Amino acid sequence: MRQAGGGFQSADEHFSLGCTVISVQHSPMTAAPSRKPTIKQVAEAAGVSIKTVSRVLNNERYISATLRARVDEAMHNLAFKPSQAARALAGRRSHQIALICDNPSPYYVYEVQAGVRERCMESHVRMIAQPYDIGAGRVLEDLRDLVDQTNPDGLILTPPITDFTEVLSDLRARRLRFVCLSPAIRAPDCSAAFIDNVAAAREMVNHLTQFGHRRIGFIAGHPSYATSAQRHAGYAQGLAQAGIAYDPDIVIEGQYDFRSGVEGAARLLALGKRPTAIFASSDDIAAGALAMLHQSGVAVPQDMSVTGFDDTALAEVVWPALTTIRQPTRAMAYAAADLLLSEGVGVEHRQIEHRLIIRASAASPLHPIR
Amino acid sequence: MRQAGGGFQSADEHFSLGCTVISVQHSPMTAAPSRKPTIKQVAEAAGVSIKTVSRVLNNERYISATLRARVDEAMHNLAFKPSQAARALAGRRSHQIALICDNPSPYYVYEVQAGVRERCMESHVRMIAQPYDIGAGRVLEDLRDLVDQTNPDGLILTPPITDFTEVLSDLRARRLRFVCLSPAIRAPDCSAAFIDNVAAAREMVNHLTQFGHRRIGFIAGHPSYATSAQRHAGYAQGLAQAGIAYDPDIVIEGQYDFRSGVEGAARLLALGKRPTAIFASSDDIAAGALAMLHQSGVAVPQDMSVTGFDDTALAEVVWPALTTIRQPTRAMAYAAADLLLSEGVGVEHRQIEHRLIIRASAASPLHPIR
DNA sequence: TTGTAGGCGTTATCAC
DNA sequence: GTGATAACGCCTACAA
Repeated sequence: MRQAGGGFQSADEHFSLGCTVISVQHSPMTAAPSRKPTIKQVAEAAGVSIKTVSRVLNNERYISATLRARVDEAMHNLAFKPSQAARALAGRRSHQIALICDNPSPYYVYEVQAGVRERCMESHVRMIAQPYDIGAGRVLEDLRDLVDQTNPDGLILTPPITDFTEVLSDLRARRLRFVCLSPAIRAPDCSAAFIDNVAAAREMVNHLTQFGHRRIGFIAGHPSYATSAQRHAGYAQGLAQAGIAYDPDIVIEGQYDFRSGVEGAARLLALGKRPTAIFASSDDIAAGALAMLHQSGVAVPQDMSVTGFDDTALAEVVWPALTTIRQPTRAMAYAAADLLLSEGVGVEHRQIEHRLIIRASAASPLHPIR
Repeated sequence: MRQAGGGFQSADEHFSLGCTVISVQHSPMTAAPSRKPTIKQVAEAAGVSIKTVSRVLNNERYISATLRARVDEAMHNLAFKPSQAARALAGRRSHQIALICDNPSPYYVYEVQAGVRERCMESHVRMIAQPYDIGAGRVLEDLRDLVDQTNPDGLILTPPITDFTEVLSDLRARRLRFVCLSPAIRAPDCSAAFIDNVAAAREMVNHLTQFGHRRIGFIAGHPSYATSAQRHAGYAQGLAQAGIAYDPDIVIEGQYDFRSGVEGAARLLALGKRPTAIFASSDDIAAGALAMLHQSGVAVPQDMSVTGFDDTALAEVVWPALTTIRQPTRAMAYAAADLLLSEGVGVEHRQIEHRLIIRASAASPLHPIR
């Protein structure tokens, strides 16, 4: 067993007051196999063949109601649970899907996981969540291992993996179903759930300019995320529509995390000619920017307005002062899962209506300029 | 396919400006089986028996170095990946462990998942993350399904599931290995990783009283979490040691989330006789409290000090003004995973040294009172 | 509508 | 040290 807490002990700038331990107890298991009921036993209990039980398990047609009832009862009585391993080995399906997730925002990951898992539960499919640190590299390798070893029935990809062409073509070569969440490009042969980020960002800037803002700072997400570039483009379009020149000095490259907001806002505040509003390209960033403004004694929104995308309902909950575009990640996760799980083949380019809303709480609306 | 975005369209207090759609494309898969290499093929390629390949795969003893090398090479050439399903079905192990996680803080969930996953990768074990909404009920049922269907080699539990006695005894009855992260009670027959929360909280209060604080507000976590009660107890002890009376008016019951911090701080501010410091029982709470203070124009730490537990390194990153107890969830996750994955049997009550640190950044130390 | 035989890819058991 | 052979629990294909 290795030392825990590596990297946590160097605290140069801190002073240590307390000292205690993580203590772990270990109770060895006295091995003893526990037998679980099998299909065979269910079949015997119900007085039918194994295949018949398999039929009701898989909800196949051509079974008399009486037999089905008998089998159901037997399954219930024995508390029978089919073995995933055996089903996966023998059958064509594994009843598992994989969720491949890399994102600097825990809130985002959480929302996606929760949404996908919910749908999976309903479909009696198991979700294998695979949180990634893209930084560690070898995504392709890991993904191949995952696929080869667990044989998922399908995958859901989130940015930026949605845009790794080698990954996509690899998946396609293996004839695997997969759905992309907010991909950069809409490949015609790739299922996806997404919104028009460019338009959304443009609308937000329009909203700001209508309130008189003409100097609007922008804090972008990480360049490897397509949505960041899209929101950036929308920002530029919005400015253009209002006849405002694009000023690179007030456009800051961030990373879709809280810290980016803090640092971005600090840089904007340090400028000689401060913007009157900050448009953050995610709610984490917006939250960070707000924190920095507060710390610097800048009143929001009187001195400076902050707006952003509310990807994870974070802003909605905790930052009432924030005017946001509600881009519900949860709903996107539902859509992606439904798409993957739906058996309807040939559902080409279905559209799910969804209102993208710019909101400002009545308690603290945008502050008009001048 | 169902409507996405349910619940996102009612926005009474908001005004809608933009409107767009989530659009989904669907590309049906032209089914085609892809054959992956099996042990048999590896055996033929290496000119050995199937069993021999299995031996090197499982790292068994009693193999000549030459054969092992031959097999390794063959496996590499064929890019062989063993089938999880087959291994699980035939063998005694499934090479999977389950992480059962319910927590209101996405940051916490993320830390635990990342930590456990890291260790699992190293041990070539797959982590099945099972995020839970405790609210949904039927935990026991779900857990049983999970165990019966996936046959994990072990489980890691996080609060509050660590304290559901029915779950624990069920797991024990099934002869399953499991490790508890921060359990309420140290059952002697249960592996666990934890710290002394009472002592830590006491230290923090001592720290505050040494700076002259005598009226210290406390915002607790959700009552179903044992750590909350422990930190609460430590708070009380710390007061007692300084000869300060415990005042229930400034102790607020929260839920271990950001919102609790916001609301808790608001209530403390509304008091006629405000506390000079707030001790939050988690970093999410502390962050929320800080946000509220900032919004209310209260200067931190000049007007009011805020301290808390830094469970997730959230405070460390984003709230430099915060004095915290560093209780690294990541390290605890490592410890739990190591414990579960270690094959050493009979490692009774091993202790991992770990310094629990109270820190205050030099930039903004606690503000002395008077 | 129901049942029978065979096999999925690996590990366990027991000989050699 | 190494190799045959029988499981593991379920699904597919085909026959009845």
